[in-house]
Amino acid sequence: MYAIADCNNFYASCQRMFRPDLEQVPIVVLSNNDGCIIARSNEAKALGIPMGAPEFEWKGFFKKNGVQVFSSNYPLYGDMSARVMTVLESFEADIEVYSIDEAFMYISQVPSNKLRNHALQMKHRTKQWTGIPISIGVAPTKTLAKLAGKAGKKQPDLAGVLVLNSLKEAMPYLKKTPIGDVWGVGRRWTEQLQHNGINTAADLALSNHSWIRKRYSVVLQRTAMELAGESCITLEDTPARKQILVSRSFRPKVTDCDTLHSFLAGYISRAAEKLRGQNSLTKNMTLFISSGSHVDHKHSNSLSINLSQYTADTSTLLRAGTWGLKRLYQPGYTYYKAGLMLNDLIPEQNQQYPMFAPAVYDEAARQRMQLMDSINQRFGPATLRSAREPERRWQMHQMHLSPAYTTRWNELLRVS
DNA sequence: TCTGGGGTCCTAGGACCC
DNA sequence: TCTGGGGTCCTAGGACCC
Repeated sequence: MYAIADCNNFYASCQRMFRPDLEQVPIVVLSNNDGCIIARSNEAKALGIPMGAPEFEWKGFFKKNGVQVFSSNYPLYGDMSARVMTVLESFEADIEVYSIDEAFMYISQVPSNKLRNHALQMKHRTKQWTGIPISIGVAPTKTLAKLAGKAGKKQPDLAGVLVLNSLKEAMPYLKKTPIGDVWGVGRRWTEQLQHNGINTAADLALSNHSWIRKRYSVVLQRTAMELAGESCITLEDTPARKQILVSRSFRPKVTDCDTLHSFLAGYISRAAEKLRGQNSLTKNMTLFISSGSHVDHKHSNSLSINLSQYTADTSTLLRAGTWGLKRLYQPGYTYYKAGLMLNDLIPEQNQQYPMFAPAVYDEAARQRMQLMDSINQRFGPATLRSAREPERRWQMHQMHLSPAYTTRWNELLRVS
């Protein structure tokens, strides 16, 4: 059986965890630069605040209704997430950390009549040890488990835990679930499926699966089969990323090349750290810069740079970035966003050294990077950095930032 | 009059997820 | 004035190979 554990309103719960006075108070968390709403507590949802809405449109509403607003605080969320995962791991199931606030588990040792108890225990322990409330769905497939998790949240008497042992048990819930709420069915397919008379999860489960494949794709066919109880999507051990992306939009916008260059240098350094963090090397970097606003995209330009050898060396990547930006940058535009992607990643141990040229990423470079990473890990990001990089990698517009209670000594919770 | 058959790799774009 | 930042998988089509 598969289980999914899902933290309730995760970002909002993390904030509330250290502010018990906010129990019962509506909370929203904003995206980077305080742009839009990316998380809401139940109370905020009840007030009708939508996901993704721009902050400036709701400012007045927040004030009027006593909504507590927070800027996103990723050091805090990342650390709380790690704690939750550690608790779940203590139950010794195979686990796949699916996102910052969700984990799939494969449970084989627990008899079906004890599953509910088992899940309740997980929920209880997680709450007690971390302070984060979670919901759990259990079912024979991942897609059904997701559906169970969602359904369990909605029905108060279930206490956030729903076990669906068989398709028969699942059927009433499938009938109640609109097709668009199914894991793997997005906006596009929802429209098309409804057009074809498939309105609920049950409709998709009972549809002709080979027709689904022909008309849509093998991906949706798998979803249909999973809903019908046939497991097609297995637990994955978190493999190394195949692509690393770092991008930010800036406020205020940027026009001069120097500023853009220094921002980009910060992003490249961060990407290189991520690369080394998963012990990979890259051979291709794609840079992009965008100007204009959300309403009129005037100009967005990207450039893919092939490096001569695989590397994880920050300075090599920075040099390529400088070269690339010179080609991308056009004066006279106002840029609002920039970023880069590292592609063509291989595991470090697969590195092949060139026969005739000196190796770019050699032992000395590796040691340099290791030293830099360990210093920055200990003393904070960008303590040791290239001269091109700004002191702070991204100056974000954060009007409502809370302390990083669990990861910075000087921001620990004070009890007086 | 008639012009093969089988494959790989790469890229762009579309769908999805959190 | 102001709208986030990551990721994955699949498919189709073109270039190229023998």
